[in-house]
Amino acid sequence: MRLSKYYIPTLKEDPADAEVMSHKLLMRAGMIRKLTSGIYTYLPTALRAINKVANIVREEMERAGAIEISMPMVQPADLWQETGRWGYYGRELLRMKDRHNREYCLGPTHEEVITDLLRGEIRSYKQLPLNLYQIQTKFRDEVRPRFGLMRGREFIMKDAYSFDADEAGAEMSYEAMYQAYSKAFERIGLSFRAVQADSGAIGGDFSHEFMVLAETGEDTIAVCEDVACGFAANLEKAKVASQPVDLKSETNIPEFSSVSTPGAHSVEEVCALLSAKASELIKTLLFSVDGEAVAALVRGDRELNEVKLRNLLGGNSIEMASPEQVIEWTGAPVGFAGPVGLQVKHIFADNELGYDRAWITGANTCDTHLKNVHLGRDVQIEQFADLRTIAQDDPCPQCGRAVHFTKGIEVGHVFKLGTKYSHAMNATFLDENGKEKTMIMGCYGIGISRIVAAAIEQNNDEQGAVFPPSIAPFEVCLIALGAKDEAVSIVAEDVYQKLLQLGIDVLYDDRKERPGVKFADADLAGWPMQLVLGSKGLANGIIEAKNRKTGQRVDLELSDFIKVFSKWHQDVWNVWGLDL
RNA sequence: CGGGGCAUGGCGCAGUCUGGAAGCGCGCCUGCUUUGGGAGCAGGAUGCCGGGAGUUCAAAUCUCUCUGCCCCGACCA
Repeated sequence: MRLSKYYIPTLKEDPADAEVMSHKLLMRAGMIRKLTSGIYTYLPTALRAINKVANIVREEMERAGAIEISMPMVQPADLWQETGRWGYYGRELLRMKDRHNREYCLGPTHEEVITDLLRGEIRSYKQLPLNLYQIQTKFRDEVRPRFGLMRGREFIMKDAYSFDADEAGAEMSYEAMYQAYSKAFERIGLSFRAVQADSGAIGGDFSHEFMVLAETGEDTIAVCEDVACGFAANLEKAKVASQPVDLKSETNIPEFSSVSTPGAHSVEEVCALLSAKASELIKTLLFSVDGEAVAALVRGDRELNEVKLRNLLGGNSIEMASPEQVIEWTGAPVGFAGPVGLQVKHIFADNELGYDRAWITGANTCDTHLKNVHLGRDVQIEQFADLRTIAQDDPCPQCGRAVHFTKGIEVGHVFKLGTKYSHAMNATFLDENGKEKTMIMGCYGIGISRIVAAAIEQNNDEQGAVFPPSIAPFEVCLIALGAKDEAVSIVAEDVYQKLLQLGIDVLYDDRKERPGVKFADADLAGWPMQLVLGSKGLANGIIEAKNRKTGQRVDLELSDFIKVFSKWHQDVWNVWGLDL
């Protein structure tokens, strides 16, 4: 491609509304433009990167036995009503009506459509297993779109759905997708981790997220320091190593008594006032579950994990109690709730809270706390459970060594659905005994457009983006310098043709621009390889090659260009840990 | 959905408090010079100051209202 005839509208300044690096660079490198909140046009170079990502994913899907289809974006409401998600999915689902006043939505995901398709087609176990996928634009009406392509409302996703006759088959399908995802992200050249993820009400450990490691990631993941152990989990999922609650120990704890704690709403304030450690306090957190009060107790220095609490309650939606509800339920403003004498539907306590200690808790009276509270004697705990969020340096739930935190961007999610949708939509088949059975499903998503943003988020410097060669819009940028030296453009043209013959994606910067402009644009766009031809080099029979990632420059002999270029090409991919 | 902020040539911004000629930088067009890290000089084009209503002799500026966008907290590829 000749840049003089191409379209890459670069910007010198950061756009005012871009916050994260990938958004700024995608805008500045002339890859995307915003139409409206969370909705972007992919300009030529973004589209090329997206297509490269899609092709790698497509190859790995096909290799794993998945088959590509394309389903409609517009989906009828009645399918969603059948699974109950028309109501459950909420405002994120963009709804609309046609001229006959029939209701539709724009597809945020396709479980309903695919299940509807196959329940009409699959009659026999002989037709299973089946794994169908598509790569398509999805629409989710996010409450707050942000960060450019990282969290758009419209985005490109690969979604696959597997259908199996039995559990063993479903697990194999899941495993095949897990492997295919790992392979795809490796081939793209991303530094990533597969982590255990929350699987909500369905339960089990059959859900993994694929996280691109980047400081600006929105998710936090807990990773075991022992690489051999390999434990990695989303923070909301990570189990805390179970510590048996000592339910027997009855130490000589005196009767509990009130202490005045005027104005001390927070753990820190109470600690300061009573000269206590946060770990000697119990935080009593109140939640509203279908309008009823539920209390969850965690140690003062810990964070409650709402996902764990929700799962304990069977996956119902829970809401933090409003200040008004706290007053209604405890008789005191926020900051003074405690379990003693508390009248609520459930009182749950984190495993870490034992019977062997005297605790400080709120007194359900304004400006008052209790000390010497004994959980067995003074409070009826309905259930002890793993309720808190794992902390930095906690023991790994798998091996006991320490866990560390890192940030990640979720780019893929594999999920074993079981019969959630097939049961609701009656997708059945006859097994070898002629018995009717429900298909077992899995679903597997990859954020194609998000990967492009994540790749930039993970690879950039002061000059701009640094694309992995696997997905760079162009692998090589050929820069011809010396407008007054005609020999340069003749040789540059020859090099350009040779690169095309090698099948390289090459962008030839043949613009009548000053060198500085060309260098700056090339660095900004992040082409993995730059070839610079000027009068000086030409006089010495060489073309200068720059590896964008390492900044390393080498001279390539023009007399043997194809050979020396091919070797350097290989080297650049090797630096990324990629195979050509 | 709650809290905060912004809206002025293509982009980034000043001007708004205190009403009185619509400005700056970058980009764009023309010409000359320049050409190994975002050039210099000269000339030029480009604005419903987000929309509507109001106050006033007079509104980018004050009031009301609508819309759009961004940022901070609960969901997801």
